[in-house]
This record gives sequence, structure tokens and C-alpha cells, in this order.
Amino acid sequence: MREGKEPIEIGLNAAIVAMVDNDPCILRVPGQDELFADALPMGPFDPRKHRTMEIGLRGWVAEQTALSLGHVEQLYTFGDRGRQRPRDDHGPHVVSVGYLALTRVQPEQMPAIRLAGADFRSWYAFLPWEDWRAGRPAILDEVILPAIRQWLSRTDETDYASRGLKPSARVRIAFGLGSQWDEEHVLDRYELMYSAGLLAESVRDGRYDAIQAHGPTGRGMDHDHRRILATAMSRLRAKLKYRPVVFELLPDEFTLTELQQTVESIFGRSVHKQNFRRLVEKAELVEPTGATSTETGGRPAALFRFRREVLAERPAPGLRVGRRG
Amino acid sequence: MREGKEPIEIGLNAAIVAMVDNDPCILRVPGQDELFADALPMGPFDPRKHRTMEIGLRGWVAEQTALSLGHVEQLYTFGDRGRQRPRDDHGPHVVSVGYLALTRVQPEQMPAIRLAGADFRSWYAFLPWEDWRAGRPAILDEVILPAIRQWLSRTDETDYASRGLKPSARVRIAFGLGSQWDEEHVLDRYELMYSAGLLAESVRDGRYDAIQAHGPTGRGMDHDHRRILATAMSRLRAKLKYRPVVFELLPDEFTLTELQQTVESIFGRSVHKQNFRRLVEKAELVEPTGATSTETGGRPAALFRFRREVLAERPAPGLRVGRRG
DNA sequence: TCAAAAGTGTTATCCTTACACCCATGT
DNA sequence: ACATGGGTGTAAGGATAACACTTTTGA
Repeated sequence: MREGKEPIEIGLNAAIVAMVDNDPCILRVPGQDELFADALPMGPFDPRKHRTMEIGLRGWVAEQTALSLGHVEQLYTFGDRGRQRPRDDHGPHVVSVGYLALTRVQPEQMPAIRLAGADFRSWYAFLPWEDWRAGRPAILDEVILPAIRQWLSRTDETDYASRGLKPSARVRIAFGLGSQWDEEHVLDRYELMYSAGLLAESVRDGRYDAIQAHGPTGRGMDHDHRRILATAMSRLRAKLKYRPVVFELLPDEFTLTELQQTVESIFGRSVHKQNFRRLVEKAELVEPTGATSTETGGRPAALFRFRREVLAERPAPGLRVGRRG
Repeated sequence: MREGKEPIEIGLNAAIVAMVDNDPCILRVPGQDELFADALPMGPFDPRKHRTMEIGLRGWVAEQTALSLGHVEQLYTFGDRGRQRPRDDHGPHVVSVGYLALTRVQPEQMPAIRLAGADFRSWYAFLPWEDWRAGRPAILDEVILPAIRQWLSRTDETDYASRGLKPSARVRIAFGLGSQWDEEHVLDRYELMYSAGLLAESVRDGRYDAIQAHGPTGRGMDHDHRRILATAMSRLRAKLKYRPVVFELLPDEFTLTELQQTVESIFGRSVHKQNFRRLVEKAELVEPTGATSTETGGRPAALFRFRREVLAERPAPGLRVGRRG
């Protein structure tokens, strides 16, 4: 807008989510930094070629991966130099816009994706403490919480006041100490762990000399990519409750148990079977196809399909799963 | 990221909201286009000067307005050339990042703000159909819905499928035809009206030759600013329900009626008195100061203050106002 | 016949919505 | 005394969370 401009470029980063074997997976590519093995796929935004950023994103995803994206949603824009390019202060400044995108992968698409150097990997490989499907993850009590408490004990509470909260209060809420674990607070947990030096990224960015934890804390990623993933998880977990986006991750026909498992794997916790079914029924989100599936072993399950009409019927159709249901 | 780059600049636009006389107002500045009288305040982002975009935003707001911002939240980033600079295709491409910011204004600050060419104006001046405090706004049935129906009747439903919804279904949900008005759908309503040619912006952007409505449809704004305002309203209306942000708009001490009126003016609808009070009480969001106020006429009202401790106690403290309560 | 998974029925509790009435002040 | 707004009590209906049991297949 005025004097000696520094060149700015826009990078579009996407957390592209698909279900593979009952795990929510993201498309990952090899890291560029030689520090991390993983990065999110990203492409530049060229306003001359693409009218909007979303069109630009869909464009390079189609070119590079042959995946067809369903729901695409902008998450957040970072202009943060400190975090993104700590060592390399030359070159243009890259502002990165994070996106969440949903897709389905057929097994036969996998080889082509792998050839391109990419593949799908469970998002819990990057944020393992978010997976409570098999109960409270051990990493929390063994690695994370001790280190977080360490950090709190050496932190001056009066200095830090983010969103009006002292670090101890932020920790209490984010990690459900004294109350319950809230699966939507993924980003808060990530940021606290970053600040407390528990992540490889904290070290990369020069905030700490070494990781402040006695044990692994998930796979690190280039730039802010793991933060974008955390944002994507928060958003998807929240969105499921008022938009029927799960169905973009499921095949056209599915059993209620498959639907439940998909929801559980995204929320990272198990839900109550009967209540879940009542919820699905009351929400009128699905209709039986009439067919059944015997593939699951045991009694054959009725197959259902998404009732697209709900989109037109309700203002906020989703699976309003409660704390326990 | 590669070949002959077009220069890109980042503009930070803010919907700065404050309560003035029981109306949610935004800081407006004179429009630059000579087409519209109003624009949102905006400033450039210079990554050399400011570490993050939020810091950059707070920086220019402090320099230009002397307002101190409370809650600041990023809304959305647009890279849209088509909409933002339809006539002027030269100069650098501006990507604009929209923000919502909350503040309080004292009456004595007003003259300084006015001197700078800015002032606070009710957000309902720009989106009058969003104000249901005095019942269903006449503009809906007299101007908007007839024109929208006109548009639907001349629109091919099979062509347009945004988010899997036909235009008629989008209209039904956004405008509460057949169901209820949902105060959070501000952006959907704005976008439908934009597409249907009801807004001055639709004409400015070359989508229509003339406004497709027989009556006024709110004050237009430069660039995408009214869209950013609509986004800000949606976000604030939603946020109130799970974050105690109302208190950033109220004085330190207030009566329950003042609190209720502030909530009502943001939601643009009235709420049920007893239920609202029970809600506030159950949420433990406020505590009595012990003092009372006689300024309202009638029986003196007890004064309350925000209980900051809830921030540390609950994961999502807010005024979970229901459809009616 | 047994394992495995599908698929109900029912109840206590809490939350939402709605009703109508009483209270303390200034004029 | 009366107008004006402040401030309750309580009950119907629905949503949530929790309980345990029956049914249908394949091996």
C-alpha cells in the first residue's frame, strides 16, 4: 500500500482428510526442511490464474493428486514470520492460508498417490494424545502432563495472559484437569504444548534448546503445518455436530456401525450405541437402502444412505453428539 | 513460489464493534470508491514491522483511533479479484484479511473519532433486515422476499448448486421460510441477496445493471466490507453462546437488564426475561457488586460485574440462549 | 451351539419454554 | 396511588444419559 514493499506470496496449505481403515487420515508429503519427514501439501496462489483462493486450492490439488475434494473450508491465515521461517530470513515473505478439505480414497488410488511421494497417514500419528478411542492415552500421563506441570512451575503466571487466562487455567481447561476432556480443544492443547517446549517445532523455532519431554510427542511437521492440522481437527470435530459432513468421508452406502465408527474416529472417543442410533434417527439424516451387508461378521447390518433432503429441511443438520452419547 | 510474480499486498480490515445507546455499532470511515459513503477501517500488513497480522492490526488501530481493542478474531481471507476490484484491474493485487474486534467507547472519545473522519454507526444501518427486536422487519416482506422470489423464478435451479443446495433451499433456510429465522445465518442471507442483485454491491461488481429491488436494502460499502461485516455479525452472534465476550462491550458494572439488552441488540431479537436471568445465574457468569442503580426509572436494579473466574472454571462459558429464551 | 455383531425398550434426570404474579422506587 | 421497570416460583414437555436385553447371522 506504500513505500519499499517486501514481496509477499500466498501459500495455500491443505489438511486433506479421508477415512482409511477406520482412521481419519491426512494426505502428507515429504518435508522440505530436512528437519521433518512430513509436511502438508501446499501450492501457491496466483491471482492471475485463479479467481478465488478456494478455486486455486482445488486447482493444484486436482493437478497433483487426482483426488476430488468435497467440502473445502478455509481455516486461518498466518503471516507469522517468527514461526514459519526462523532460520531462513531471506526470500519472499510467505503468508499461508490453511484449509480443511474432505475426500474419499479408493484403495486403487493409493499407488498413484504414493508414486507422487505422498500418502495418507492417520492424523493421530501427529497428535497421538487426541485419540481416546481405546481409553485415556498413556502418553498424557506419562509424557505430556508431567512436562506441562514442569513448565507451569517455572512459568511466571502474571506475565502470560492469553485471552485473559493464566497458563494454569488454560492447561486446566484444555487438558480437562478437574473437568472433562473436550475433544474440540485440539488447537489449545497444541499451542500449550508448543509454548511449553514439548514439540519438535518448539525447538526448531528456537524457543527451546531441546524438547522438554521424556518421550515422543508425535511426528513434527514443516512450518506451521501441524498447527494447521490441529486447527483442522478442531474444526472438523465441531462441524460434525451441525453439518452432515461425515457423509463426505463415507461410501454412498454404509451401516450404522460404520457411521458410528467414523464419527468416533474423528472425535477420538467412543460414543454410546443406542443413544447414537436414536440421535441419527431423530436427525433424519439417513434412510435405509433396503439392502443388508454381511461383511462385518455376525448378524447382517442394514445399509443406509445419506438423506440429502435434510440439507433443505433443517438449518443445522448434524450429529449433535453429547458428552457421552 | 515461481515465475513472474504479480505483486500481492495484504490488507487488514476490521469490523470494530462497540455498544452505543443500546445498538451494536461498527467504526466506519468514508468510502474511497466515490461510490459508497462507507467503508471499514483498514490498514496494510507489513511483515517487517509486525510479527503477526493481529499485532499489525492492533498497531494501526491504536495509531489511528486511540481505541483499545479487547477480543480480536480473524474472520476470513479473500483473494477475490472479481469482487474486490472489478473496474480497476491495475495496481497490486490486494488480499484482504477480515477481523472482528470488540471495544468500548466513552462518549468523550467520540469527538476525536469524528475528527479523524470516522464514527460509530449501528450495524443495522447496513443490514436492516437483521434487526428483529421490534418484531419482523417490514423490509423483509416489502422489499427483500418479493425480489428474492423473483430471482428464484428466473433462476435455473439445476445449474447452481452451492454446498449441495439449490437456491430455493438456501433461501428457505436462510430466510426461515417454513421454519424459523436463525439469527446466525447473516452471511448466507447477505450472499443470497448479493447473488440476487438486491445490493448496491451486486451492481458495482457488474453482476447486474440495476438493483433488483423496489426499496432500499441498507447502506452499501466499499470492496467486500459489507460481506466482512456480515461475517462479523454471524461470528459474534454465535460466539456469544459459548464465550463471555458480551462483557467486553459492557461497562464494568451493569444491571441484568442492560446485559439482556446488549445480548438482544447483538442477536437482533428479544429474549425471555426470566429464562435469560436463570441462564445467567446458572452459568455463574456474573456476581452482584452489592450496589444498585436508580438510573433506569422504576425500582432500582442490582448491579453486577463479570465473574472472570468462569474463564478458568468452564470450558465454554457463554450465554446459551435458546430459540426463545 | 456359540461367538460376534445388530438392533431394541425403558427410565431418571436435567434443561427449555412458558405461564403469571409480586416488589421497590420516583412522581 | 400509580406508573415503571426489577425481580421471582412453578410446572409441562422434551432432550440426554444410562441402564440391560433380544435377534440374526457364520463358523
